[in-house]
Amino acid sequence: MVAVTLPDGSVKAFEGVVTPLQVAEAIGPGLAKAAVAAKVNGRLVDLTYPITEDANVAIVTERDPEGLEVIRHSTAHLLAHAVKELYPEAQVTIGPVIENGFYYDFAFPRPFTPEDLERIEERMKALAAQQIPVVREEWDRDEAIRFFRDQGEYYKAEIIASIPEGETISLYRQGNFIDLCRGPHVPDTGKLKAFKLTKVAGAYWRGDARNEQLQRIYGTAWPDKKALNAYLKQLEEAEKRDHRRLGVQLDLFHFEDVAPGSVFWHPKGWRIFQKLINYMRERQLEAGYIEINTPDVMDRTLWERSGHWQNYHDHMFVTQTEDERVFALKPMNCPGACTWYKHGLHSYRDLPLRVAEFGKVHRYEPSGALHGLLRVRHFTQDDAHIFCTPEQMTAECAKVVRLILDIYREFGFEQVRIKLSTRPENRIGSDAVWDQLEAALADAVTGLGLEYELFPGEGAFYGPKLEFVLRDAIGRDWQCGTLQVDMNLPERFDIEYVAEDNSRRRPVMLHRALFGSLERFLGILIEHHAGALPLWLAPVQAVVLPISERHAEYAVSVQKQLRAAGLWCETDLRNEKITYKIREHSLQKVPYLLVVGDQEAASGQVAVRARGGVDLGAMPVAAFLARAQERIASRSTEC
RNA sequence: GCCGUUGUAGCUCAGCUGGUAGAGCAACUGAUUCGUAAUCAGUAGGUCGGCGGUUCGAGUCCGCCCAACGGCACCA
Repeated sequence: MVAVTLPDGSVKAFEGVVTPLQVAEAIGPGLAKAAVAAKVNGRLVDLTYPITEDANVAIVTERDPEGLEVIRHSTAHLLAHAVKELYPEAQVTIGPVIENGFYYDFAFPRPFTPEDLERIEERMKALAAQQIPVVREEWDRDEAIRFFRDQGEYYKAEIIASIPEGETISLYRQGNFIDLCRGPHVPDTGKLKAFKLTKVAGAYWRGDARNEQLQRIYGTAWPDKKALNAYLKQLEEAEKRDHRRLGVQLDLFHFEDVAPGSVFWHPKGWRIFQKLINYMRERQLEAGYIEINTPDVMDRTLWERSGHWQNYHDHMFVTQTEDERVFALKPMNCPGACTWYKHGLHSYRDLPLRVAEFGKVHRYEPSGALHGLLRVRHFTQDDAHIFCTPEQMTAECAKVVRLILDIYREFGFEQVRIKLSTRPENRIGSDAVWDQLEAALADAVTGLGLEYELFPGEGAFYGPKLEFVLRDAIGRDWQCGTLQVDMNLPERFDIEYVAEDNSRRRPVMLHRALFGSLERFLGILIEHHAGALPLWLAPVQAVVLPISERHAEYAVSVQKQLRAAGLWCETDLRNEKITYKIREHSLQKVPYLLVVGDQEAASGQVAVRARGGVDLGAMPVAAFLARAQERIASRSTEC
């Protein structure tokens, strides 16, 4: 007798050994059909897992998040199965589940083409239709290694060899395909009903660029066709808000072959850019910062002193002048800030010294890394360096974190991932100091009731860091803000302050950026709002549209009034129908369209059409202005 | 940097197996003077990403380079 306790607390008794599938069947045929795996005493197992004694059992269906993972994992196996049938010389490696799908890496003498992908997908569908049972087998470790070696599957053999002694080696067999896997898997391939291969890419074996490159095939998988289509639709929608596409459509910026990774800002894009700077400048002044500006091009000796010449040379733009001096374009602002600090004498009374700089930095990023505004070679940081005493550090960190999150909130980013990167293997400074610095950063986050993700060993050699991560339209994460503690530069530049007892002491130096890169932040903003920026950020806030030529004069007078009041307003005096103008400026996502005809001209009014086709009716110019100004002042997202 | 894909007019794209480039939108000109998402007609516009090669002949085939796109690696 085996007593099975179900999630609702009810107990079912079975004669002898029972499987989760039998349990599901005992509950109902619908559940048995939807089942893909099960949880026995909290452990995820196959539906064929033998339950030999009393246990808590939960059936996992395709609707459960864990069930979906099983489906995706099994689909990865199906992919490998199809590839091995079509291209027996391909070697299998690994095939994990990722967000929205899976991938599988193969060693194959040539790259897979898009045509190969179609063939593979067809074969996968055929294999799924055959409803091939997926069976778990437990193997002896050495036997498994020998088995895969004999099959010419050297990568697989290597993976098994790296599994610690004593762990069970489980293989899954479906038809003539057999693969190492922890499982669990769906009971048969017929459960895999909605999948699509999406892309091929090169990927390095074990993620190391020094290793050989494998062929990675990506796919997505869902419980049913409907969910798959919904996902594909969502991808399409995300593409529409891609900032690179909107940047061109809204005439904000563009790129040129002559300057890969560097932005040509158009007037409208540049206005937004300036608004961001103005905003940040205001917030920083409020928060007790001062602002400096240091040179873009500085002598090699400075970079040798900072260590960049030795450690960052590959990423630096270097230039030589007629007099044979070697200069470098700054990749970071900190050496400039240190040089500024060192220029005068600083008292402990002056600390903390919060020194901001909107620094343009140049970094020679690898060509394959470039990505619109989100990864460029030439960008502007809202950088600042805080020089303080060790005692002040914790409080300063907390202030920075609070400021960052407050500002993100004001831009509509409520959910921000925070990463804490701690001491790497190669580092300077004692463990005691690292303890203190890491604690200061961690406390700054937890003190605000927030959580962080820990990335052990990912910190810089000179200190730990916090990173603030926002997500783009198609789910890619981008680091924006950062807060780093630096034990290196104060030393290298030998900077100091005069303490109370007249001794010279070394200040702590914090690096921080809130937007991070203005280019990147603006790119994310564009995607976040799908190009329809809130009124206060919109590069064109209103356009006056005269119905016909005889209203042009009045339209211009309205524009002048609004401009004088600080609103960026334009007129469209072209000889076009009003519907045409409305369409065009709607597509440009202008917050307010002000239609003026005989009635408005006669009464000193404007007929206001707010973004999204909302008709606010006719109102006096002053009333419209008051409305707009109120929304600008409150940084409202509504028009 | 590595793997793959792509590169034709300002934009979006067509151009079969090699025979000397085409559409829509935009622009310009003219007509229309219009009340909330595209008025009509006409005109002009391209060294087909760059360089080299094969060929009687290359947008089309081959090689190298550049850039973009999707990944990987990178992002002290």
